[in-house]
Amino acid sequence: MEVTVQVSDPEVARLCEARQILNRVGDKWSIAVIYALDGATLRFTELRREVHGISQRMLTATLRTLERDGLVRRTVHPVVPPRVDYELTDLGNTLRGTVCTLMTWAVNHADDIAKARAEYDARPAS
Amino acid sequence: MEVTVQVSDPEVARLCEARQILNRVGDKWSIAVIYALDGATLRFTELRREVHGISQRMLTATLRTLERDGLVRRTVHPVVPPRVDYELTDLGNTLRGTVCTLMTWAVNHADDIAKARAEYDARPAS
DNA sequence: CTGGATCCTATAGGATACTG
DNA sequence: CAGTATCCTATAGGATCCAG
Repeated sequence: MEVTVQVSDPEVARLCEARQILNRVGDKWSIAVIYALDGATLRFTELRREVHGISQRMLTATLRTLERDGLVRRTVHPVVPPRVDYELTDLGNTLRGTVCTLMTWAVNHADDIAKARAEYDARPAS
Repeated sequence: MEVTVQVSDPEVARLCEARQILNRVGDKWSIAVIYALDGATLRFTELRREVHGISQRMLTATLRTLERDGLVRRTVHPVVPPRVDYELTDLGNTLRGTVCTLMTWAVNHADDIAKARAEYDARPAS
């Protein structure tokens, strides 16, 4: 979408801009791809194996966007068959820690969330 | 959607589950709402003012999901006019730090990303 | 192997109007 | 005030086929 919102308060504008960025980075696959590239250089197919369930189309799209945003570096080796490597850029690396923290948080609290959902769903419809 | 994927490898299964959770938490508005509730108890309308651009419908939906996931506590005061307070639960608080880090990261690197995009778009179409 | 191009569907999410 | 209900559109994203 990439909608630009005009707001008078510059602080608010910054937060809105930040939200847009996070919406991008936090889309369905980006986090998983960044997580997979944590400290590793991977080829397209390797990434596809690593990020289970991603379609070819979305892996391509996600990588393109991450590359455009300067988070991932794409290196094409002029060989046959083609070989393309993906790795995090310096900017991408500034996200590594947080993304890993996020993943760990999700893994560690999956049960809590599942439990909370079960309780919520079991509550009598007010 | 809430698709359950069957995978043999339990480690992979955990990561897939984590991804689903992050997809939820990382949806268009959740991060912003959690960020707004960072250390604060807010009413519906206050939240709406705080999270600029969110529609009433999406604020309600986001809050419901966060409540169901056990991240946000909703307290209804039986008064007229109605008063409903929202705050982070203990579980929600375990996300505060990371969410704030994320927001800060986005604010701090918005320029880098904008620059990267401009460069990418200026590149000759390979 | 690494994609691009197409097609198609489900869904997210905005706008608006109504209610206890 | 704090929602719910309805309607509608854009878009995300999967499946599939093709290509250098």
